[in-house]
Amino acid sequence: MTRQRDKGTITINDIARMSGVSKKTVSRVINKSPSVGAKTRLLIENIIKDTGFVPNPQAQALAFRRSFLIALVYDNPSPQYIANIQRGVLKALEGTRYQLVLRPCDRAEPDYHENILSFVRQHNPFGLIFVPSVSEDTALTQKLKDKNCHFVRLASLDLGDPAHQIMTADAEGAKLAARHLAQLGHTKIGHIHGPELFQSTHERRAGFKAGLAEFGLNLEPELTVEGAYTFNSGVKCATTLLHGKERPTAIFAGNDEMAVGVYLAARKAGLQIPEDLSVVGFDDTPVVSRIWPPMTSVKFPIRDLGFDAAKLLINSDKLPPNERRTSPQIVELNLIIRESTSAPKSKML
Amino acid sequence: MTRQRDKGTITINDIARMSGVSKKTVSRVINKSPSVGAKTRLLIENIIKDTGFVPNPQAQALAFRRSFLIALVYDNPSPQYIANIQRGVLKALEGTRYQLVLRPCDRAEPDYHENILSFVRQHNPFGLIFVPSVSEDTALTQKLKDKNCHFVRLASLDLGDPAHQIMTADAEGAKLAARHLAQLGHTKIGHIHGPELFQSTHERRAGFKAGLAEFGLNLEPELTVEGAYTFNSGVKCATTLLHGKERPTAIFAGNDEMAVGVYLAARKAGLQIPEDLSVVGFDDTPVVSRIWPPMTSVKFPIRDLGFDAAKLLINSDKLPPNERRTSPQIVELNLIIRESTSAPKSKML
DNA sequence: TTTCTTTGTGACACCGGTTACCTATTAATA
DNA sequence: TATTAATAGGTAACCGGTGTCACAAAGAAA
Repeated sequence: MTRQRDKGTITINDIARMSGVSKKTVSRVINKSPSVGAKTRLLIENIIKDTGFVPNPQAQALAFRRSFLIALVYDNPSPQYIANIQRGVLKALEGTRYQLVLRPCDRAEPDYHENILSFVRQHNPFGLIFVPSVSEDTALTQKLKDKNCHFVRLASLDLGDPAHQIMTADAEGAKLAARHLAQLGHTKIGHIHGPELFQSTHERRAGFKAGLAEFGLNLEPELTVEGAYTFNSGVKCATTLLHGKERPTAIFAGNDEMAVGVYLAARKAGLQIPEDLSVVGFDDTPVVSRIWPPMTSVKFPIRDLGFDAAKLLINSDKLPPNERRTSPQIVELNLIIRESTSAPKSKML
Repeated sequence: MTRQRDKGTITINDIARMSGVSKKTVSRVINKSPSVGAKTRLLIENIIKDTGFVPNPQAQALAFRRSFLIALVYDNPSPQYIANIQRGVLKALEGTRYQLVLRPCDRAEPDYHENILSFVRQHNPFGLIFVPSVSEDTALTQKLKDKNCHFVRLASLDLGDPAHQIMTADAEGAKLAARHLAQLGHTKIGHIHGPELFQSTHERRAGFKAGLAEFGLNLEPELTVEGAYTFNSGVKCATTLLHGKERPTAIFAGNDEMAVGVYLAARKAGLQIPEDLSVVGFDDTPVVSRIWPPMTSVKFPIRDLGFDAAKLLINSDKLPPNERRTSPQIVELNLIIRESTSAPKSKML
């Protein structure tokens, strides 16, 4: 590594010299500390503005023991999900000094806690954003709390930690899907859910079950299979369902990735969507309108969640602990009905 | 910002004390400088290993004037593309101390150069990876060279800067697509290319044209339209082509996103793929097998490119400038034939 | 043996900010 | 008016590493 001197860079000392004060006073102005005279503050502020001076983040990171990095920690297998959340976060970080760094992880690895903790120890990020399912690992976030580290979790149920959490009403969203299918007249309804590791799996399944129950329908165990939130698992699970002895007339998939897999399986089985099989996805990612027929899906505002999470993080320093949110922010979901759902053939006389 | 003392952290001073040398000597060992006695070096290395000491990146960043950040700079509108490249880069960075930060940008903004340069000035990233089309902005990279900043460009043609470049043979890839369609017997072939701003647009179009020429075919101007590398633009352009007076029997799209748009447009026009219309995409992103029929596409190893780019960057310090690559690394593309292409109806007697 | 290199190591300043602590005003209270 | 408290600002050490340079010890050449 070769050192490179950049004469053009302007430092806090330059500002101090130009305004005739000590660098400490400049530092006070930068950090909006009190005990700086009004005229002095104004003078310095103007000089800072004129020169375009920006404090060196590395130096601040060293002194503050906290860098300007915000890490997105994820183990979510859906690239669509990750891409969207990134966009939201980036939007919120625009114009700030914070940078988004990516931290994929794998809960199956034995030392994954240690990986994340050592990242935190070494890089002292300003904060972390946890996406399901890592976000649901309370053992992990507890370790972070001990380190007094900022973080926000995206979760599908209340983890009892409102100041650090954005909650999505997954169960309610799934309930909407159930009602929609029941109202269309379906009675044999299949469900492909995600891995048990994900809380969203339980929430969505429970909500779906509750929605069916409102219409006196059951979520039959033999029509319920576990996928991996991936396309391939969707194909596989749907194939299983479609070749079982009681073929469902509708399938609700735990996310869009798997729902797209259902499309493929239906095709291979010679079934038409929605005539022979209605399909409902979850997330409402862009793919829903790129396949045919456009898919009915529960809209999950992933991008907005990323935005909110980042904003929450950035502001977490501004409010003293006792003024922070004590009730969780809940994001409502809604169903977008497209052309992948219709009444079952038996009712289409 | 509240300071937080972390007693658990071990510093270079601790190592120095434990090994009975000055911290400068420890620093030498860390940085593999010569002129450290063999036994001293071994002693210190062992102590470092035993304690699990890792030098503080913020402090090093300050002293080195270079952080451990690698920025991915992109303006590419395809989320699939970005997601894949990220995965490759992250893979290469795994186990290193480098972190991936995201830097989306917009070439249409007047101060986008300044945005990137000010990011570089402030955060002193170790290096940058440029993805098309930003990668083709030679005015921008020239400014970076003046700052002695590491970077790698992904490009579809030789930008005359082999040490900083990974080149893809886009023209050759497009030629394969042309030959395939020509061999199937198509003569009226449409092309939806990307924005003129992207060099890949020109390369792919030129390669496609050359491939057709081998079979005595022309790329007719009225069957050539400009898209934006996005799904929606694909739908729009394909609709135009399919409703023109000379309807093509095959369409080659500049990327998969647009090719998927062609699928939708064909559907709306009541055309079957591949019977009424053959479609070839470019990139071979996962979406090609999620739609029906599975799409023929030119395989563009995006993920590998990301991996290679990151590796190249990481190693750029290890080789002295005069030993660096002088001929560009060229990545070959190949055509993956699936079910979206067949002979035109007229030849299917 | 003396002198010139080479090699190994430490002292100290520095990177660009910040905190802890101290001093000099000025305003408020007695 | 004397005393106290609050306010404005400065000094020095520090955050955790690195560059520069001086210097002693060891090996090579004279």
